[in-house]
Amino acid sequence: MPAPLETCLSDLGWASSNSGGSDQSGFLTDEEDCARLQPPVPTSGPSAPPRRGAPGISGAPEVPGAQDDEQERRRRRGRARVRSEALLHSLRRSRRVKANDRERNRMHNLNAALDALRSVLPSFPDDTKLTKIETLRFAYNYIWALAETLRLADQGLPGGGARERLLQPQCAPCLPGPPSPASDAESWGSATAASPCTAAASPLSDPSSPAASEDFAYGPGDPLFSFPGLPKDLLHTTTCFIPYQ
DNA sequence: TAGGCCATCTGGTCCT
DNA sequence: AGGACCAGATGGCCTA
Repeated sequence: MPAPLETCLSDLGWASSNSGGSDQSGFLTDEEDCARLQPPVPTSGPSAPPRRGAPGISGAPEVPGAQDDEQERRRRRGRARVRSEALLHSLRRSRRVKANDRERNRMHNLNAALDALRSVLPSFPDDTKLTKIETLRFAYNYIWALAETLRLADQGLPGGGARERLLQPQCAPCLPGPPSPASDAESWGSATAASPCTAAASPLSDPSSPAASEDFAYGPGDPLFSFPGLPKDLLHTTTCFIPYQ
């Protein structure tokens, strides 16, 4: 059972001078850290030979005055306080380092998940990597488009043939397509028309489409709009990954 | 050089 | 009580 640091220090004879706010209480218990608080071999601590007032070599009886005793006690308390404060600081530091390490690891896991998500999204040129926000937005829209494709396919193809068609990489030749000036709406349209594949129903035509949301960078007013949330310089790569007509 | 993106640190809060 | 999660701050790197 972990012992509170104050108890630890108290057991060691070191009263924590850090009366501390509640913000510090979270750092004050840890068995392992408490174990680190074994008192250092005192060089001038309670068991150390007294610097002053030691029995005289002459053997004369030493009777220290009350003032000397009080001063010595004050000095010892001061040294203990400095030591306990340093230990508290060290303890908080070590726990902060542990927390930083966990946080770093957590973020690495999050990034690994994002990489996994990127890997299942339609491919892009090798030297292109979607940013985090682009990955999330594109995945959102990609899922919407796939669901929409299934819905339309099921409407138009009794028997659920859409699923089989979706599973066939019939659109692979156009992924990714050659770079084209994304700023040219006409060339954009012609490129799409020339594609062996055609996109699913435009997200624009469906009020439930993510395209309808202003949260996405490329809205209905954008002539280049294809897949909302996708960077404009990557639009050409997503002209036709929806294998449904 | 400004702006975007990212990794990391940090302290607060919530959850188990 | 300790870990997970979160958001703000900060600094580095890169690009237009």
